[in-house]
Amino acid sequence: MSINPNVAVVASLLGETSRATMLTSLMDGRFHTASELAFMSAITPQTASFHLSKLVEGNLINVEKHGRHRYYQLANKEVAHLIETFLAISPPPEVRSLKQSNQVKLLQEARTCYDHLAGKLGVALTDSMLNANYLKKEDREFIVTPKGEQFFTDFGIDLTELKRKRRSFSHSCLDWSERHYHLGGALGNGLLTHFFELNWIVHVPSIRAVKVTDRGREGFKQIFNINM
Amino acid sequence: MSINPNVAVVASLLGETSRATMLTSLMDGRFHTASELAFMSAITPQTASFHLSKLVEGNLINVEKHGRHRYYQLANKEVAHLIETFLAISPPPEVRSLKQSNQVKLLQEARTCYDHLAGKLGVALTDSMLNANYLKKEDREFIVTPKGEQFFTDFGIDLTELKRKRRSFSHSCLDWSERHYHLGGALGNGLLTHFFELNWIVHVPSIRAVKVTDRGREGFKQIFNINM
DNA sequence: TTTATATTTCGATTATAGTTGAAGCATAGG
DNA sequence: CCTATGCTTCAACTATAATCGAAATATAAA
Repeated sequence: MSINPNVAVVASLLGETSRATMLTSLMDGRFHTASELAFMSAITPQTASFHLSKLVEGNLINVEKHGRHRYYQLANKEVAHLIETFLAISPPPEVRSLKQSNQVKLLQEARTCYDHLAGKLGVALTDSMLNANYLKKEDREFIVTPKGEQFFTDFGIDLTELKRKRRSFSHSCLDWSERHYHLGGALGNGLLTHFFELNWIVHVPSIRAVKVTDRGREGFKQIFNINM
Repeated sequence: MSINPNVAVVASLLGETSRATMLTSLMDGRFHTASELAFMSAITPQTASFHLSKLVEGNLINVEKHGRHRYYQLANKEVAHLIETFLAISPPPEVRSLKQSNQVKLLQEARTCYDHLAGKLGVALTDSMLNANYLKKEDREFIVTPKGEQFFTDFGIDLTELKRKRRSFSHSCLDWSERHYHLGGALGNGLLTHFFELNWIVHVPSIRAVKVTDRGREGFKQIFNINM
């Protein structure tokens, strides 16, 4: 009887306020964690988890597991196009609160993520190394190019030593404040350790944040072309 | 909290199997009656009426009331585009039954609709008069052109007489088998009467169907360029 | 006028989906 | 090791929406 019940399957995923809010939140193309999406749609983490698994099952979003976080993003351009079409046909959206825009401005400058650099600095560093062709991104790993091997050796990092360790060598890690990949793993840890050795960065007491020293400011500028 | 609840409002209308089936059925761009749409989605007329009023309220479809029928169609191209986008992203449809395609073939050739011609003949006649510039469609009415006034007079129809009647002169009427407008009102009735007078058509006993005579076959060909 | 048909409205039932508290698992960080 | 956190699973509750029988309304046909 029913000619095309499949349309309803996909549409019903969008036809629920919490899920629709999650999906429109993901329209910025960036990654968001489960708890963030829960907060955005004003539901408990349990409910969010329930909805998110449905969206994943329906191939509308993807998950990436990084540590104890789950990062979600729209599955593909088709989904984004679908939501765009909806926004075009829907009544105009409500006015957003000023508080919300202020919250967005809360960004961490530089901090450690587990045992490597994160925040603006961590992402800028990774981007810099990608631009300079020291690294190449492949799936969820960063590959060290021949040019990169030369660079890291010159910079004072023993790659053969790092590769011998049992942990992952150079996996990509998602940054919760910047929403971009940055370098993790043994190589990321090697860099972080070396920055401390060079006194480019110092710990900020009691929290995970790090502070760039004057010497670091100069070094990041010269070696990595990063202006702090 | 909720950034765009409106998306969910529209999507939830599509996110129900019966409604989705109705909307995809309307994707042919033609008109369908409430009971047809009920049959297509395998629900009772009561339930269909419930869903259809929701779709109308949500501005996804339009209604036109003709007699005791309600004819529904998609509201605009945006809605059609939305459903198309859904079809593109949805899993492939199921295999359809042969019975269904046979049902589609049940079409009425010629019959009276109230007191004017309907069916394939009625629509062909109207199209012919539109092509010949005897009529011009405007909203839900047909306007008789100067060329048309001449034609009808020559054909033996007294327009001034018809215009004097209290009923609508030349409204458009939706054809349930052809799904196109055809000529109704006093003018449509005048033509029907004249066809009977000319012995172009005769009644088929007990049902509303009419039969085209040999003389009629010749007349429709010569005057209206219609091949039966 | 009466009968038949198309559609809607009302009322009640049923099914299902969203929701949350409680508990459990995995990981980070000390 | 322990504690905190992010997230999921389980179980139960609740609200809501789809459904249909019965009755009402409107129009066509006889």
